[in-house]
Amino acid sequence: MHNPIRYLYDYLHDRYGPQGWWPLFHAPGQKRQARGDDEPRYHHGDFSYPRTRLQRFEICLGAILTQNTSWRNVVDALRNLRRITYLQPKRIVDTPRSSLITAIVPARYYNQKSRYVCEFTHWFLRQKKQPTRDELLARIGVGNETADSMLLYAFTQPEFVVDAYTRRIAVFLGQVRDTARYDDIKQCFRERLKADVPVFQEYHALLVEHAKQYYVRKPWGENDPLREKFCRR
DNA sequence: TTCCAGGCAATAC
DNA sequence: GTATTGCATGGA
Repeated sequence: MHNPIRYLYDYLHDRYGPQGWWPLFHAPGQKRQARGDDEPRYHHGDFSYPRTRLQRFEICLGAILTQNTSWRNVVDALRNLRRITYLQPKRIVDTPRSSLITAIVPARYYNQKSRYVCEFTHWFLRQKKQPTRDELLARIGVGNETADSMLLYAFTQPEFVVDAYTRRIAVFLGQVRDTARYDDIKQCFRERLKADVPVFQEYHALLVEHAKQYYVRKPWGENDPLREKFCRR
């Protein structure tokens, strides 16, 4: 196998198809459902999103809320926030903290995350240009993965996102040592791929999908069909 | 009942 | 510098 990282991408894309991350409530051209119980929408194969500042902001919110939390729960929290703020930054900063907390309860760590959301939103309102990675990392509640998710999906910068699933897969398939750090794993993928925003966006989403199939329960990767294709350890 | 989710900051060593 | 701990919901 000439380039295992490229091979892995092609395999996942063939198997699962375009993932269309990041899902958005604020998707133009789609009517809001009257009942208000709709889901954020994926945009499979359409890499023209996000198109507006409001959509970028919504992605950033989701990136904070989904830290160590299932997306299913995050959707509930985003829906609550939409009900009281329309997911608009100006409304969020004018909303009492107690109301934000109540809305964020389904997304776990609601005391911490309400603070993160609040402080991030104040910063977002002041920030007029494209943020740098260091500027994002300087926000309370924004670490490596969250910063890269924001850059890749909200600000369409070619930053590869490494999450716990990426680590499990990369380690199991022998691409990095189990002692590898965030930047080591990121570098492993980046140096074997051309810097390409759509590919990076799809790759991360595909790894999450694949991990949900084979890397949730221990022993991680046991039944992964890719096991035979990769020389491990 | 137990395990797990699209981490981060604070603290301990 | 690395390792551990607190955070704290809802679904499988």
